[in-house]
Amino acid sequence: MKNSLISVLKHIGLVGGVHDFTPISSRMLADELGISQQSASKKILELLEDELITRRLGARRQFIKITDKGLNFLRSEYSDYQRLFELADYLTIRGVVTSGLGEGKYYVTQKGYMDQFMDKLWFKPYEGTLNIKISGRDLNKLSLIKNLDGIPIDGFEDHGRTFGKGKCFLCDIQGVECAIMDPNRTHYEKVIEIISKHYLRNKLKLKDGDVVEVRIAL
Amino acid sequence: MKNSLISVLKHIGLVGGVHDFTPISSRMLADELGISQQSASKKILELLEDELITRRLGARRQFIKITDKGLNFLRSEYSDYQRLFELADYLTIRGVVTSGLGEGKYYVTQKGYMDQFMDKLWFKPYEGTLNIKISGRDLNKLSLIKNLDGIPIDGFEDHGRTFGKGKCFLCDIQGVECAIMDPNRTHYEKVIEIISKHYLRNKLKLKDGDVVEVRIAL
DNA sequence: ATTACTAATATCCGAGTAT
DNA sequence: TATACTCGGATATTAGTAA
Repeated sequence: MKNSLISVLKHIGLVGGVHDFTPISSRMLADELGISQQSASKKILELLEDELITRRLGARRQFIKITDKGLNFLRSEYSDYQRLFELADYLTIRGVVTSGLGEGKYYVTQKGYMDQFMDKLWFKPYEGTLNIKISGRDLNKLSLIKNLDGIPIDGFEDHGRTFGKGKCFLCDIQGVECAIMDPNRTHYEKVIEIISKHYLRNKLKLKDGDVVEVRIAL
Repeated sequence: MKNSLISVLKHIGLVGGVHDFTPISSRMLADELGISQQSASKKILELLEDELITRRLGARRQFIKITDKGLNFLRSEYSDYQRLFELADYLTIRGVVTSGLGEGKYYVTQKGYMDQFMDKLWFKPYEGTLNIKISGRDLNKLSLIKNLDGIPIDGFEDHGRTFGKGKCFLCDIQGVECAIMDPNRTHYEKVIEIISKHYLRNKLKLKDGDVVEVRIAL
């Protein structure tokens, strides 16, 4: 299907051709698209040829209607854009649920962090983290996260022990609100740690090896 | 903006260019779009020229990212499709509020009709109709309505007077539920009569001459 | 491997015009 | 008025290469 025909078909749809035979003269179409009457006429013939529109040709004017084939074509274009903006507005990382070493739990439960979570994320995390191991293509998205700003979590000292700074991203797993806690320590980590006010393994019935999608709002 | 560039830009978005610099070679792009490597290279240069993408050119490969301008462009395309499918799934008729002759009120308040409205539309109409005059391109949509089935309203007799059958369409005006009452009498009428449980002129602060959109679910 | 130039070719567009 | 044909100039695409 020729590229220039897509926009003509879209235009016909926008002026009413999705429903019913709509009066569309080649002159009108030409003016609206900024092309010549001759070219508009040609485009209409091409669309007819491809069976993307049908037409009732009267003495004075023609009536055009988009066919099911044409509408399907437009729907597939539409779904491309839906996918694209799902990509643009959210970042979805797929990974596998794994068991950590309890390290996450140790950090998350530190008062110095906990207070910041409540303050900045507006929820009190369950005292543990869900570890998700990322692999393959999604590793690129992980490195993308490393470069995004997110919600900064400050480092602090407690009883002479130093706790490093990090950052968080609000996200959801299967619609359940949560956040990625990304410590600044390493850039080569292939595991992300999720905190949530829920115990996610119970709430979402997750066990090691399950594949989950983490969707981050940008 | 050239037509063929739109689909190239969309494609770049779909393979990751919405977020970040993504490796896209002219060869890869060419194969995916079914054009020659040379043309793909040219398209990339044109997109750069129009500032719809930016690029980091490495020794072995280039990384491409869609600019804000490019993203805005794609968003406007997206909104065209949203409008189009809003049109496909709903029928929106625009018209001007006018004063009737009180005829609508006379009919609507007949018990023979009133009972059917409550039974079939699930609301008890306010005792009057809102008249909306249709003109221009929207007249075609009106004739479309004449051909749709809708919710049938039976005719009846009362005190020797005959009341004709008609049909209704559930719709909304600015989100307020209402229905179009279409009497079967004439096909050349340019006014539609709206019934609603509310007195719409008050509820929506309408006066004669105001333009309103009536949205019918198909 | 890349990207992208030049030159040849294919396609598109619109003025003039027929119907 | 319409739609739509022909045909020459404009534009787009690609093959052959260079860098």
